[in-house]
Amino acid sequence: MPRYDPHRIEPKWQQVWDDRGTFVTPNKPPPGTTGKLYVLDMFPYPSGAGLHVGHPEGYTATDIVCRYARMKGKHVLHPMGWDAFGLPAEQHAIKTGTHPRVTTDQNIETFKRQLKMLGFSYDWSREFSTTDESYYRWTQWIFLQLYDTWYDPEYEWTGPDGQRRRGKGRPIAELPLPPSLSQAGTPDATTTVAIRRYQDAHRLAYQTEAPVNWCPALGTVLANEEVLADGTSEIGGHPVERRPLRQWMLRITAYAERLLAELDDLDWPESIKLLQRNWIGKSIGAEVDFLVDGASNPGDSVSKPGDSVAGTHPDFHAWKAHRGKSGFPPTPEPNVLRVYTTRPDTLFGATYMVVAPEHPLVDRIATPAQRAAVDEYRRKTALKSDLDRTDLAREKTGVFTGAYAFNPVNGERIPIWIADYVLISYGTGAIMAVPAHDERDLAFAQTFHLPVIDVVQNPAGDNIGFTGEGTAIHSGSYNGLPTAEFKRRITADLAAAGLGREAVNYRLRDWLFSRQRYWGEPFPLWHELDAEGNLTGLVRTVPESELPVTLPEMEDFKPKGTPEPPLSWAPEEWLYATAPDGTRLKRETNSMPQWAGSCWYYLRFCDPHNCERFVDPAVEKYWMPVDLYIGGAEHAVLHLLYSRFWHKVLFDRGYVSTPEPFRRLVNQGMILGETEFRVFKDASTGRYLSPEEAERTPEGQVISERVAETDVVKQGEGFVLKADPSVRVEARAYKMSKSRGNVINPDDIVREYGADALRLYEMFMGPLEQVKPWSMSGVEGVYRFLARVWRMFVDERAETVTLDAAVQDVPPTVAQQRLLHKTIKAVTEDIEKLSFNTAISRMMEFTNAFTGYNPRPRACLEPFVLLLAPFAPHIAEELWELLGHDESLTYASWPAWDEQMLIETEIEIPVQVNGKLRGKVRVPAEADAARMQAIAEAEPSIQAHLAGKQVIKVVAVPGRMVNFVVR
RNA sequence: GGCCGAGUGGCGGAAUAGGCAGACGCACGGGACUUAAAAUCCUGUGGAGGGUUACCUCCGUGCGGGUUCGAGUCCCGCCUCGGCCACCA
Repeated sequence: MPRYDPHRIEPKWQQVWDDRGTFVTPNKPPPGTTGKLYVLDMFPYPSGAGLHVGHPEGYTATDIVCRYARMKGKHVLHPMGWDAFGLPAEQHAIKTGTHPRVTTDQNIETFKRQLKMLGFSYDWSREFSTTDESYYRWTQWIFLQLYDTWYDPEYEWTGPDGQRRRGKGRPIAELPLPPSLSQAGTPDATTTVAIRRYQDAHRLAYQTEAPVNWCPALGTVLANEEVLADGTSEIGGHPVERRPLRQWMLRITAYAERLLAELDDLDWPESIKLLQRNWIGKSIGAEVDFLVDGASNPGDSVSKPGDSVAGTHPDFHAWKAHRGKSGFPPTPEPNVLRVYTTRPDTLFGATYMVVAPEHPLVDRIATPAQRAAVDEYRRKTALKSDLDRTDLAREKTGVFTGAYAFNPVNGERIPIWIADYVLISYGTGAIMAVPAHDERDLAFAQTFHLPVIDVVQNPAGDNIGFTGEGTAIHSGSYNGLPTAEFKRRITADLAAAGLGREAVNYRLRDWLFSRQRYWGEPFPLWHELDAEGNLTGLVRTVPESELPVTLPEMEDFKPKGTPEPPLSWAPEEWLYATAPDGTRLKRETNSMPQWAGSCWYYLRFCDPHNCERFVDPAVEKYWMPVDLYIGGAEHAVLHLLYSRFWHKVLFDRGYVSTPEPFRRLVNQGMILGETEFRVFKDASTGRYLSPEEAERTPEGQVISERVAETDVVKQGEGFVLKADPSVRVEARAYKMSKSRGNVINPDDIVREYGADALRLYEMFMGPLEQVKPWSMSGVEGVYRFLARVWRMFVDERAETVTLDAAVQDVPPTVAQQRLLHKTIKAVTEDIEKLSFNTAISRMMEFTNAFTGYNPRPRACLEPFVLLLAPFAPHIAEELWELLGHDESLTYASWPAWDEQMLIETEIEIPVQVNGKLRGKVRVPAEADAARMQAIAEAEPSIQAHLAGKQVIKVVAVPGRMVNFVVR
């Protein structure tokens, strides 16, 4: 009895594809192909848990596109690999004592087996892991390129894509030196060091001693992107504190403008572009300088608080006059406080100033009377973790420094405070506070009873607390100007007076690129040591010929609770060396973050076995950019921003041919667990609770019980028990999680229904990009469909697998032809739109119709098998073979549809009276408006509705509908 | 709090470009086959009301308005849910 048996068919074809190398892709386009298509999945981190059902969602989508494209004659690159460095493997290793390399290899094996089981058409000959020495050798090499590059924002050039650009990453050797360093002849030793330090300060990869996000539980520092808003780590949710440490940073901020501007032309979801735009956070405003009163001589202000000095103070006048001549300096004088504002139009409303507690000016300006309070506040802030800072429920805190500054527009003398709501890392680390038109300033002013002056007229409502645009008031000669105009005018006026200038700021910070981990790429760097064995701050790169710097074999890589990286207790011979010039060297013992490997893997897939280069230029030019990239939205600002940054540096340095790596991006939606129906009871009384009551009742007091879907019935907005309609039932789908016990394992699905059914179901669930709950009976539904397809071809009563007698070489009927061509057209267009759920429903309709025919013309069934192939490749290959083909259908031609076949001679159209459907009539397809109206009027049921009424208008859209407007 | 997205049967979801709301699948009901079950096949299924049978009427795409001959689709104002970011001056 040859029933549909995926467990016989699927391994058979997977073996065939493997043996014949069906999906091995040469870098040269084979004859007959029409252009390349690079389709990429976000390669997985091979965790110990194995594949979950979220992986095959995106992977099936790309696989369908690839299989379709091959049949359309495209030369398709579809690779897979492993993003295998990272914390989980290392933590597992620490727990179990197994080397991370061992667990990583095991996990990769599991993942690979699972992916192969699903029949994806990857070119496995291109497989690699980011942990392979032959791969991370080039990750290190790219780091060296970053290290060798500085960003010249003024440089104008034409890229390999022919576009004129401004701003370029250039070799550090081309960095112009300041006059003091660019002396003629061979520089002396001191100058050489000075030059090196000058260059180091401009490189895209640089060291800094800065407060970083230190996570004691994970034993590492984290990038800003890896710390959640509540101050805990993205991985594990551990507390994170601020701590100064020497770290490697990547100057991604240099590329902020290009990362922002070049988003525009990408075929990415607008939501993801917006996320990146917000993350980069460009704002345009002005820098404005405020002279500090008496700052040159703290505690001895030339004027006293409360003095009426507006516009008359001698120091202020002298300074202003000086600025009028000398202009706005790149860095302000020591007694000047520079602020950044996006609302220079509110300058007249500035009633106080706030500097970040870490601001260097604080020491100069704090008065003796306020000194103790200021120091105490600074000490407390420094100790505060981000968690504490945000957990304070936004209660504003701060301390008066005792100092005052003059508002440059009106000479008004205003107090300077310190407060932690001003961040040292943004803008100038200081603000002018305009409480009337800024929420945060208002909250602060109210807490500390500072004056509030409104300077913007709200066109609709109160001025105080109004942060929108309006008309200027209380602003001297600027009164009456609309906000936008005011901004332009005052920015220009300040610039002319040497008191301010237009300024752009970005929320984006430089990327903290070092981690205190064992299981990551070592930096290809040596530190120079001085005679005492201390770091000098100068580094040397490992020569390209000596790459890779491999991880040393170590037994113990457990963090010691200090920021000392595990590599710092690596074997001596790994750790130390002496340079040919006699300098003692110590390795950089930090390692790279997990993002490093995923920043460029798509380039390596083009040319994975190249030992000479990270990618061959001609091969890169052929395959890049990635035409379609599918993965989860969780990488919207991390991986996708970092890769774009690296790619642009490589582009600037001439190593890649495109400015952007990923032309089209699609995010798959998360798959939730099955919808759960629950009733709640009070633990002590046993009384039923409504879902809302259960929500309010404390944890241990509620018993929740799952009930079957069939025991539940809809009532009003919600659900109730069938047996007892007074009991309300909660219906909800949750994220899959081990603790909830609702995880679906792909292995189980394949074991029961086969890979084709799993693939088909995941595509049939709904739109790719949407969040959707799993449904076990939905899987059975598509399995039944596949079995129906099977029986459309195969005689199940025969002894062996043979074609059903109904499958015959007979000419199809007109109706059969039409359905076939409609199906071809719909499926083709749906694949192009990635609308796989509707493509599948079209194939179901075809099957429903054709199983009812006898005979079933082979001329219709053969193309159908090809349509099905991208979705359910195993059963399609099996049926293709059964139909007498020796070759795999992988490279068979995709069926074409004939528009002539779709034309109907007669169509049914709706007839409306006053917009309400009152009947349907059949009309010739080519009937014009008048003819359609005539046929509709002749229809008895329509006549009944028109009887006794006056027709005042008739709308007839040919091929669509007729509507009578009557009175 | 800000931004983005989404609300359509019991459920997942369809519906070019404003033109027959609910394709396809699930679940459920009825029937056939069977000793029986499974499997399969046929068939019904948005709600309410009416009718003698193949039928008719009204209501219906989160809520309230608007534009239009005609609105799930466009506009205005709300509500709810989901996601992301949250002191960025």
